[in-house]
Amino acid sequence: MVTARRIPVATVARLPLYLRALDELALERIATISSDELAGRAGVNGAQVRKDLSHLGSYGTRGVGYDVAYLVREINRQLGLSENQRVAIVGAGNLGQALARYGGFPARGFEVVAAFDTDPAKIGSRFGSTVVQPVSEMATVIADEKVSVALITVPAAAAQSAVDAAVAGGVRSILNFAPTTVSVPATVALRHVDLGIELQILSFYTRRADETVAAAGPE
Amino acid sequence: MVTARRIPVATVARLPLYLRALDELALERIATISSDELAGRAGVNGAQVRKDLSHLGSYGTRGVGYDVAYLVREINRQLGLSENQRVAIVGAGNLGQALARYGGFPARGFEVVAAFDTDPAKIGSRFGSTVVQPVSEMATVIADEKVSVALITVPAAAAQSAVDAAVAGGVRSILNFAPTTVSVPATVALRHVDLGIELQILSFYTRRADETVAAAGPE
DNA sequence: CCATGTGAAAGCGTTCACAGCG
DNA sequence: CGCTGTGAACGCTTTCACATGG
Repeated sequence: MVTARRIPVATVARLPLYLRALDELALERIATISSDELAGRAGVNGAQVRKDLSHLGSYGTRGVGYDVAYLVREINRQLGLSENQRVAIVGAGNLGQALARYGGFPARGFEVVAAFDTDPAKIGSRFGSTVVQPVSEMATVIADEKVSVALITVPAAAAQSAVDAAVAGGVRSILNFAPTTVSVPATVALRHVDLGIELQILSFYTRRADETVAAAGPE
Repeated sequence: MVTARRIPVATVARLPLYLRALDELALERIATISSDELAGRAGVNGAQVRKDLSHLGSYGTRGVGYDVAYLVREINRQLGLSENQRVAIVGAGNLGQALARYGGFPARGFEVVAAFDTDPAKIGSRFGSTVVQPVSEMATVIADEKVSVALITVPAAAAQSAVDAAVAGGVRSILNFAPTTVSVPATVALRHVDLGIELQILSFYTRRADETVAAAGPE
């Protein structure tokens, strides 16, 4: 076993994928799974599954495979999903509303407990199980409500100040949907989701497929 | 200059980031930019910008920097964004509706021309500038409308069949929002966006920051 | 003199292949 | 015997450092 602490970033990014596959296996009442089968369900290579899991410890049984329930527990523990996390949505536009109604959050232990917007017309309106509050109150409410995750769904121009307010309130991690680069202190985890960027990347590969076919190219 | 064709995947994933920064520069009437400044705005390292751009050709001027307008054109060309792309949204739920109303698509040359759902209550209802059609018609409509991109926003259980129908209609690329792994032929480009997974990855780093005060972030 | 463009070095991540254990 | 766990090989990415050219 590798020294356990220090899990590579690439491995961390795949653990939720394994978790998803393992949850399905549990529903199918499958108690044990080999690395190759789990790999098939997660869409990766078998050796990769074994190496990734070896970073968590030696949880498999040679000649048999991995215990599904045990692995689910261990991955959940490593990802810090054992206790619920409190989420705030900043920006009550289309995307913010869709996220608030999204059913996948509670299932995974993420609870939306606050929402914010600058638009006076939106403030006070119902928003999932909470109510939209003014952005000016954000830092206070986030601190009071012990929010640990902020989802930023404001326009690009407002993103950095929204992030700053969330950080001031004591948020530990931020998922930024605004199409702009924002910065946070090193103590706060940050990730981006940008639909436009995903589509542009896809566009490149679509185009290359055209050329390859047309040219009957190399590779 | 490197022989131009064969741009590394990691570079392709950053080109849209540069494009975003360059568009802002153009709005600010800035005509020329150095690799270090562009890097600052895109949140990456200067050497990386230079190496990435060198894959497209020698578009900079030593001692001066890069011409903003020229670079915008070249990156757009490489990403295949020169002409508009026709998009279909499969699944008219919360997320599908939010995507249909999302303002960022037209600005980037992505036009939503069709939407599909299985729910009879939704079929026929307005959906952005189009109308929801039955999933059973999908392959035909996608072919007729010359749709090249499909956004999959159906529940996990329906994702693979939705993808198969989109592929049958002749779609060139797919952006999958359903929380499950799907497969496509090698000729179709595929990417995943999964909110739950993003939150779980963030959760890991949040937790690690708690344990060790100093934390190297993700991304 | 300044900033690009690029070899070379260093760092990561993936895949192979097999020893070793249940 | 089957499947894990892991060194070692390989390939990709990032970063460095500097020659090169406007």
